[in-house]
Amino acid sequence: MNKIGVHRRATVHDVARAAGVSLATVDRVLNNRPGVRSATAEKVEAAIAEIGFQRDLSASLLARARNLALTFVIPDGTNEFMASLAGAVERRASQALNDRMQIQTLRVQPLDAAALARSLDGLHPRNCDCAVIVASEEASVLAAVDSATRRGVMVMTLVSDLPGSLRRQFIGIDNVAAGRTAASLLGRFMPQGGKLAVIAGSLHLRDHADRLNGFRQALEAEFPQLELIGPIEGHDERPQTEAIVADLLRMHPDLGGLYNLGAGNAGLVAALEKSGRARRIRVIAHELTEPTRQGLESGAIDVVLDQNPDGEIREAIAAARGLALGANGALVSNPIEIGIFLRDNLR
Amino acid sequence: MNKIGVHRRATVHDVARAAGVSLATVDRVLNNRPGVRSATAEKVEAAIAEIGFQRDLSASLLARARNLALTFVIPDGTNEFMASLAGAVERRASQALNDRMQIQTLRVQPLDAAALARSLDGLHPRNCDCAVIVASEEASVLAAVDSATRRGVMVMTLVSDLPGSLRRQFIGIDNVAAGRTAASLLGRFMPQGGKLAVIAGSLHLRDHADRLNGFRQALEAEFPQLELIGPIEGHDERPQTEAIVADLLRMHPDLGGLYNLGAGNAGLVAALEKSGRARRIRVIAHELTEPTRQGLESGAIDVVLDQNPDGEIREAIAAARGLALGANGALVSNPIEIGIFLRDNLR
DNA sequence: CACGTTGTGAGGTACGTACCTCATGACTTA
DNA sequence: TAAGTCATGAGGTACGTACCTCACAACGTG
Repeated sequence: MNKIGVHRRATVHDVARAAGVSLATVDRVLNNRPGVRSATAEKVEAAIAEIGFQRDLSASLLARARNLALTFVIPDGTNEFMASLAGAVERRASQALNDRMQIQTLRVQPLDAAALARSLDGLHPRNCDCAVIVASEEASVLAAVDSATRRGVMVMTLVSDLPGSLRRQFIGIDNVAAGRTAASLLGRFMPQGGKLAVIAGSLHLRDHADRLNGFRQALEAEFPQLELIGPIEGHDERPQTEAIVADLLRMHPDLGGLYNLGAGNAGLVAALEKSGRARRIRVIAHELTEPTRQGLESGAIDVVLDQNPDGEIREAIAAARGLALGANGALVSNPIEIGIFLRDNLR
Repeated sequence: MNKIGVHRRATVHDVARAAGVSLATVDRVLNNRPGVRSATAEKVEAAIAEIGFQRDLSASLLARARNLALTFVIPDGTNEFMASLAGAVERRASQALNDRMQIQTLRVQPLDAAALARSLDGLHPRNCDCAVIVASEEASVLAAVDSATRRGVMVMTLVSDLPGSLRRQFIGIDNVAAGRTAASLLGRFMPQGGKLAVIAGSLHLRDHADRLNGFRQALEAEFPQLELIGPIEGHDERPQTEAIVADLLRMHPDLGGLYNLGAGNAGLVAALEKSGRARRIRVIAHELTEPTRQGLESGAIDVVLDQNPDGEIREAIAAARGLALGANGALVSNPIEIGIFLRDNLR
């Protein structure tokens, strides 16, 4: 029987004593208020590092009579996955309040970089400590992220990343790996070779671009016998996706596989069923939502790759707490797993 | 752009005002100290319910100058899954300290009900608010759980449940569903029928018993052509499991499938490889650990059903916080998902 | 040398809850 | 009716941090 114990946490008083300064000075350093010589500040920093002081977030929030304010910015519209993300936020919001976290959701026009940038511009550090956005990779969004960061609103990206920006953290699956997995499965599904079409929502979305890259890489490396058609952009909408799939089926009577790495899956399933060729074409889609679930059950879709929205929201909230604790990055967060669903293991 | 906001939380002062009593009385009710007439207590309870007061856990712990003390009791020994559970606890422990949660781990002799009961008996409310145990279904454990609960140590079960006890919560997968999934897969793997053997660790473990029930149900309902051998208990040990599998292979030259619903998978793989019949028998095992991972990669194991240990520990800690908030049960906790791993989607 | 500026210390109050003491009034019981 | 018990109120201190005011000393500048 082996016991692993712990000890008392260091407080600001301990820091003051260790640094040989007063409590007020420690406070000034911690909350970067003016009036401290840089030599003194360094002494304090050293003491903090030495005794391993970490600010008590709850006491800090209590003293400020203030909650941590988190704003989720999530695309609006018909995209079912985004709706389930928003639902997951909603579900977590009340219990997060118990930990002094106040959560707000903004819904914005999907695939509208200007609208997303405007939402970010509207956030001020008084009302919002941290914004969590589903990013699209455009200059205006990048500028808005960096501007928000500079005025004191931390930004995290969710589902789709924005590398090169000042975003503090990305929460989501490894989309390159997801694309590779799709290729690996479709390749095995089509051992005799054939034509394979890819549909994306928008290649301005980093997650879609990453999936496409992973898909292409794995296909070229492992299944050179497959002929790739596309990618074609369906803008994550049902009607456009349906039209694209219908066109594909008409133009390629010998189409053997289909990978929709974006949304609009209701259209995908509808076009397949109308063509009468459902179940004769191997199909992989993303996100376990109502349309993909029905597709799995009817057999129109073979495999669904899923990122767990509840898990993502949970990690996003945990990461925001972690970020609030220290400006010093170095955040460990469990990566979100890629769920693989067939008809037989629907949850 | 749609906004979902929140409001100020109610405090003890609000409760006092609403109930028309003093702060002291509210405090007596909240912390069930003596000296309150039941009529008055009811007035306070009513006020709490009406204004939706919820005690501020952080402030409460701060005032007590005390952390929430959590004790995990996890089987020791060679079981790799239990080791990874303990590892997950270890990883969470430091970051949990930021939320005033102090986590301790006890390792006990596996499959030793008396040792588990003794560990529980050694926990006192001063040192431990909540114990999280991997239960085995025996009278002495049940008695120890109920006794701990009665003296003020909440108990939660992890991985393997103990229904009928005063345990406050179970954290784990739906093991009946896991067993059904195994049967559904094996049945599809053996369309021509044949012999199918089942190995368990111990049927005193509720999770093992549940898996067996689910497995049998699904098999009888969907695949009556399969002949079931066992279950045979391998006590989750490598040597015993290896011997059992070797015996099974010798006695049944026509064995078509194998389901190990317990641990000891290193023995399972070793026996299969030695027999030269690996890859000709469809095999399903539990928990993604080093031996099962190797089994998947070599092809000796076809499918691994997995419960995510990190996810389970995270949920256990979250549930403990939730329980500490209110004696009034009604706890929502996300169910742990059953992960399905083949060689192609190893993480 | 009087003056302002700057760095630092001392100490207080507040946040929401826990826990303590003391006072007071109502009611019981002999 | 005096003594005792019980229910309740009033008010304080503490937890760790934030944020405020005031005091004071060191320093330069004119």
